[in-house]
Amino acid sequence: MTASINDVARAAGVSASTVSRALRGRPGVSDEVRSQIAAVAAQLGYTASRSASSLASGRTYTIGVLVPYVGRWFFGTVLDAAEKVFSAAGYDVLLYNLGSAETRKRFFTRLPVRKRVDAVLSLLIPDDAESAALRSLGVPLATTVGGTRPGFTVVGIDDRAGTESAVRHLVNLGHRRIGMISGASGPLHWTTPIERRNAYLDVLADAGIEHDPALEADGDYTVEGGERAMTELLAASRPPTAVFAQSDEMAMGALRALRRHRLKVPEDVSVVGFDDHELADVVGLTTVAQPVAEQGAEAARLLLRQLDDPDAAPPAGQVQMPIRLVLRETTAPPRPRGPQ
Amino acid sequence: MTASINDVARAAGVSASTVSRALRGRPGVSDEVRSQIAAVAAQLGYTASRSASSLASGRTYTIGVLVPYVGRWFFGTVLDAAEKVFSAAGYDVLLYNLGSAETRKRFFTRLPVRKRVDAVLSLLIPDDAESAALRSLGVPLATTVGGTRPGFTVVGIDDRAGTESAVRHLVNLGHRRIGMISGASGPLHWTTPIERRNAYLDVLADAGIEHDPALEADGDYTVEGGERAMTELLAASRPPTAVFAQSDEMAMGALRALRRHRLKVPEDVSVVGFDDHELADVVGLTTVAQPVAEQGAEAARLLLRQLDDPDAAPPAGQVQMPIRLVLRETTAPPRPRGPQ
DNA sequence: CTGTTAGCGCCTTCAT
DNA sequence: ATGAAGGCGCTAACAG
Repeated sequence: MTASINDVARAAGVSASTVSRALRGRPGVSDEVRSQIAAVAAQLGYTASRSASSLASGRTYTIGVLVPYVGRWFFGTVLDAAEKVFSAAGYDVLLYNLGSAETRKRFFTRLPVRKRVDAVLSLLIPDDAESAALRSLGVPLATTVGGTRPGFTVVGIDDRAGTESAVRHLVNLGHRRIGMISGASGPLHWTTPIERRNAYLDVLADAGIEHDPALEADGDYTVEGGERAMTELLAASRPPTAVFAQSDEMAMGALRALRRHRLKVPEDVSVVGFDDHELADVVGLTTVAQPVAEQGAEAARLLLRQLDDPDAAPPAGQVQMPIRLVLRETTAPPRPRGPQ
Repeated sequence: MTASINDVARAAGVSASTVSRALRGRPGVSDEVRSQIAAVAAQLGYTASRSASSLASGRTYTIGVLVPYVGRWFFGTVLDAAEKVFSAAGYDVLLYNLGSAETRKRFFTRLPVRKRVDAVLSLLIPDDAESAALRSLGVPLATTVGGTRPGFTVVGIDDRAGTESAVRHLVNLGHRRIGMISGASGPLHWTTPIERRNAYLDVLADAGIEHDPALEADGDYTVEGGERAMTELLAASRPPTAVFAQSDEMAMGALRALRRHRLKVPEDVSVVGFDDHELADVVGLTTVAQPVAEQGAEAARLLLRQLDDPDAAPPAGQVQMPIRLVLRETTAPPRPRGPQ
């Protein structure tokens, strides 16, 4: 079997407490003894059992991360960045993939992270009951999605401003029939689609453009959904000359639909996305860039800070990250139209 | 504080042992008492402490998953699928993002998973010393990348066959100057690029095409690398009329480079990728499809099987998953050439 | 600076 | 079918 703390203590001729103190860099051990213990431990290949030390100390040195879809670029990127920050600080990451309603429900009723994590980073937006469940864990909480909520440190972007810059860009190019592909079919507590929609409506109103409900379609935040949504929009009696997609993945789906319909981008239809997906540049997509990895890293850092100093108040409101419109090749003025 | 097993025992008027047995579905508890205990536990919001039960039983119900880059589509997708299988079986996933040499080294020297996991799924290829370190954990091991290695259950694809189908496709279209973008710059124990290269060379030889070293470039498995590599190939005295990229991400980089050089795909240059990335279809990329999520799920299942029945021998050799060439729009016969 | 004494919360014999 | 005792490996007071 693997060596225990007592094996090390015996081999080093000291007590287990001293080994514990020495190995964790706590004061109260002479340098000589400390280095001696370190040598013995290394030689025996000793690593403290996390279970045992968690049980005794109450600290787990692990962070629970809740994700809706690990395979999706946005979440994978946030997770990647957050994990790096956590592991650099000596914390392990327990991953929970809660994409399906069933998995999600089981997670929140059984709450397997109870007594298992020192903090939770949620990349999904908990509803009120779920938030309460998380708060009942009594550990620091953070999220990189959705709006402010009690008990959570939230890192995010200004969805309104991002959307406005995208839609304004289309308006400025001269478009009047501007469609939107949203991702509204998810759970209601997911406010991002709503904020983006409101911003879209506001810009249209501002520009004196009447809103046409036939120019909105749901793309479910997936490539396939985006393709379906674009196909729907094209079937309208007066199809849009430009489309704002609430995510790059949906925008790419839209591009595919347009190509299948033999429509040219941007000559026939302009497309703007949201996120600046790693492949947006490959397809030349104009989009609203947000610092995805940075949001994960920042949320992780804020959580660690609260762990280091439990008295420090978590940042109030939302920590806002910068966004910017990246102009590429999928947007242009509308085709000149005949007399109307 | 949260309820402990003794709180439940007291509230139910039984002993802690009985609560333990009842909640874990072990025999020796009358149905009546069992359901009574379940009710009390639910009412108290009791969940057993994982640390305590691991310590007492030696089982952790946790799987360690090692990943080089969570944000990369391939790994994110494998991880996503594996996590679903594990969590459905009641296991938690501890994620280790070992992209940098430094992180990786620290992981294998400190081995933080020791005494913390019941099994390990590695999505990176451990070298001999690293494999030995993992074996020393004394738990089942599996991987979805690289070749067969002692002590590991390996799920993968036939890289040779996949590459052959891609390169043969180009040969059959009439191409003679076929370039390759590889991902060879990684660590040496990463055999995939080598296998694919050998298969590429074999197909050329078979077709009586002389190999031109100027037609090979390293794309580092990234979009940017693929773009650089393609740019390099185009600078050759006699550039290729077709290119096989060892991954879709590099192929997409190549497409971007070609677009920047105002070359038409497939008219001027044909491109084939490898993976069938979720966005390959969006850009119309011809590619070798492999069941990525399925590989993660299958590896997870095989691990669980070994956990259920420790006596069962792990599958010998490699569990091979099917591949197939997906024809899309980036490949065509070469332009007819003048007399030569 | 170092050792001793108690648990942390649960599971596992062994009794009954 | 149930309860009592012991211990998993470590950390946290408390003594010296």
